[in-house]
Amino acid sequence: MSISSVLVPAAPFSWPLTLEYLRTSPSAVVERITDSAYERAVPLEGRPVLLRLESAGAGVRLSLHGPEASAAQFPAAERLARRLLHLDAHTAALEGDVAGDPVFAALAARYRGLRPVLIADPFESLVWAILGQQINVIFAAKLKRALVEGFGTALTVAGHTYHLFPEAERLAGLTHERDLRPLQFSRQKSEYTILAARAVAGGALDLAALAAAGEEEALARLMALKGVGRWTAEYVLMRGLGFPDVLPAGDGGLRRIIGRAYGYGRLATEAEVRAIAAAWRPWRSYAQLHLWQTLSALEDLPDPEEK
DNA sequence: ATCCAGGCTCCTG
DNA sequence: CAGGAGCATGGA
Repeated sequence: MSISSVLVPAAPFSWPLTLEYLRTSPSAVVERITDSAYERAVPLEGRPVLLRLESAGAGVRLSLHGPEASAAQFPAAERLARRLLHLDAHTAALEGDVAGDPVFAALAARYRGLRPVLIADPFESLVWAILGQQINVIFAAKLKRALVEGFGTALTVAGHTYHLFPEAERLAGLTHERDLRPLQFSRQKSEYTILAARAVAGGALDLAALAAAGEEEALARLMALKGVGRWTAEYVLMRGLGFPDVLPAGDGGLRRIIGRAYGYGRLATEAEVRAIAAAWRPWRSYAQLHLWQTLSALEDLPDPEEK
């Protein structure tokens, strides 16, 4: 069964830049990015279904596939797709708002129409942020893949297998020694992952409610979890919950990019990042994505003394 | 071997 | 309250 519709955002919006971001994003493990489409399996109205997004004129075509796909899932699918791609954001003012900062202004022009792309499941964003703490993101992606293949259910459509990210209830029952250590998790990452899963599964942490809360309250509730500091909480707000104006200022990669782009000749401090980011309001999440997008390009440049 | 990677907790002064 | 040691892992 297959149904579709076209979602049209207000300009500027760029589907090619969206795909380019996803293609290079280490977090995109359960997503399948083809030459023209974004695909991933998600549960909608209690049933697993394959969500496909692809270009359609100035907008995005949304379609659902799989043996259990039904019209009853479509309203939820549209809401999800709009949230995932920030399609309801009015970004026409972005370039004018950040014109005072030459670095972001240049990136905004170069990546016109790029919007933050969310991780579809807020719980997945929390686990991903924990996995990404203080380790090489390539290895973090390897851990995520092992988690998904080990504990997520799967959906097969047209001969291709799509894994769903594991439910919190599933991860809440895991142990380090039996389940996660064999997947190369450190004791620390196992503990933080399992505690987060228990908090979500047990209702102590209501991620859906956080999306409607204020920034400070959402950050505080996340940071109440052991293993979730400010970086992790800010990451979840930005990538999992879709807050448009939050960024993890303590992020090592961001500090490095800013240190270089703003001529410090060293890593910028977290305080320096926050001060510079003030000029990016109310688009700090957008700025963060733009800057991370340049990170792989910077890897190829000579690396002057910085530390 | 040595250092680093999209941090966090806990303990000092 | 700011600052830093210690922490676990795998990969380059």
